[in-house]
Amino acid sequence: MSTRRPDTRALFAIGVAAELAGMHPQTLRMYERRGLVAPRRTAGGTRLYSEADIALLGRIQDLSEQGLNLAGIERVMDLERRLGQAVRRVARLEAALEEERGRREREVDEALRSVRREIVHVRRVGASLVPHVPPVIPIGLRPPGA
Amino acid sequence: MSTRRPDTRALFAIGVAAELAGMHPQTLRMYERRGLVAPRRTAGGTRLYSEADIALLGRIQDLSEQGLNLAGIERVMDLERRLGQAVRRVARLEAALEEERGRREREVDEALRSVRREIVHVRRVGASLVPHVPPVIPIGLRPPGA
DNA sequence: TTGCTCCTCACGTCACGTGAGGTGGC
DNA sequence: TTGCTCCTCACGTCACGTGAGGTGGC
Repeated sequence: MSTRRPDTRALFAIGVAAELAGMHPQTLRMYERRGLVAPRRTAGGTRLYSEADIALLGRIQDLSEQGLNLAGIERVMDLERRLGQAVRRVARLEAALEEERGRREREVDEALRSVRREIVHVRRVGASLVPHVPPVIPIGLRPPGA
Repeated sequence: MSTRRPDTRALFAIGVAAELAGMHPQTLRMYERRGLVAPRRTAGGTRLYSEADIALLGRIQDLSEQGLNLAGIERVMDLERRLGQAVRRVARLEAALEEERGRREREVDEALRSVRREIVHVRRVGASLVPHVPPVIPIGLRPPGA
């Protein structure tokens, strides 16, 4: 993981970042002042933009070109994040529900089958499971809903 | 429903609507031009604002006071609607999952109990349930789906 | 040392809200 | 008829993007 994808660890000074994003360096500084992007800094104070920062700038540019102002962009990005979480959660819950339904059928099935197996065993071995009621042979099984 | 809540059917001309919303009538006309609000019209062309329209104006005002421009307001309201749907869906799925888990326990339980009940019955009655296959003892029964 | 960075100040442009002005429905 | 409505045009304000100017890190 350390040397596998060195590119994703790349950091860019504001001039390079601005060029990559197709924006003016001053615009990037303004976005930081407004809290939209938070690049790292060197000890000397020079901004260092990660690739994630660059991607974020692209998203901001998208929304800006759609006419949103910065307050709207901030709000929209937050809502999109939350919507994404909710949508993923819906997907997980649906899978869990499906899984649970299958599990129910399997377990009911399994419960019946295991009891039957015991009964068969009892028949063969000779009522050993119910020694306290010796004379009666256990017979007759019915599916759950019946 | 027809006369139960007459107030919610009330319609207001732009002057009243503007006063209710605390806005300038021209602002309301602009919002309509931008597609944010769509009041009904009389045959003569006079706008008629419903209470839902007034509520919508209030929401627009909220977001506007938070600094969003109209493009952002439109987008945010759409995202909030979708987020609300997703959140409600999560709630429904969680309830369904809970219900399904309870149902599984109950059904497995019930399956076991019903089998046990029959066994007891057979013990008491004395193998009366399988008289039609005299020499061979029927073994292994499976529920329908298996 | 050179080029890039930092910051602040300032200006141009555009979106938005609101007023004016003339018209027609209720 | 009166007051409110319609519409268009126009202006003031503010957010945003960008340039200039002087400074310091790499």
